[in-house]
Amino acid sequence: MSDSFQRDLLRGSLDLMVLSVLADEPQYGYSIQKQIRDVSQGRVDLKAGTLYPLLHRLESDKLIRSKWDDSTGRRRKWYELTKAGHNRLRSQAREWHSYVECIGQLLTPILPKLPKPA
Amino acid sequence: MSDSFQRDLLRGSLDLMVLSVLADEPQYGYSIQKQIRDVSQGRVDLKAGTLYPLLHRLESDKLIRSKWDDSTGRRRKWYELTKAGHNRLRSQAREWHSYVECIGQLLTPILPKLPKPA
DNA sequence: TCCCATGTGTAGTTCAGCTATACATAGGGC
DNA sequence: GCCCTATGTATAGCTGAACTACACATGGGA
Repeated sequence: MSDSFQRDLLRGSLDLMVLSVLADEPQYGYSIQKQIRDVSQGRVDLKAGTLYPLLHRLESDKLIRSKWDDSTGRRRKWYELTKAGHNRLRSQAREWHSYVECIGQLLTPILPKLPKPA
Repeated sequence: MSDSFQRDLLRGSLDLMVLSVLADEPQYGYSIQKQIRDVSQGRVDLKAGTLYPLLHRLESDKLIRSKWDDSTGRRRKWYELTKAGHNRLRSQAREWHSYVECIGQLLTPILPKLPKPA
């Protein structure tokens, strides 16, 4: 997940990925990074310089809210979805599916010519 | 297809869309724009200021080649895929499907909660 | 002691899609 | 004749998000 094609793919869907990871329970930055890496089998490995500014942006947009936890040696900033964040997640998920279908329409004639992926 | 979410989605997949439109036969800029608009039911409406620089970039990367047609009153620049362009189309289509599956994994727990789209 | 994983953060670069603008032709309505 | 729209290509400059590179700190294993 390091070439420019996939970097640009991220650009459109990274907000959606992070919001979906936060859908069920609060998480902190590092755990979000790990979960996305695990779910994607290592194909999506967010850099810290990508993730933290993103979280700050989502928070300033009031889609997530944060709370520091200093109870352990490791300071962690926990994030959870706001009401607006849940709404955004739903709408972006719908748009994502709509868009994927769009591209699918264009690729359908190409597909039969594609050799089976390993 | 005008908000910032979809603008960023485009960024990752626009090359793929244009290459796929050119897969079967040569086309010129305006016809590419129309075909993408039609296939997407108007959801993806490329601006001229997006399409033409993109075509120039694809050509400078030698993924497509062009030929002017001045035989009619309307000057048209026809584009067709090069060998490298066909290869790029195949590889990007594979990456696209892989990436879509990735996001799908993350969204799967969300899906049952999504109200049916109209 | 050293190194790595953990944990958060910022400064500056890159680059693609955007807006705005420019130019030109064909054809229909007034 | 004139205007407006669709057609057709093109460039200059703006914006914004993911990137690289760096900074700082703790915990635990070798």
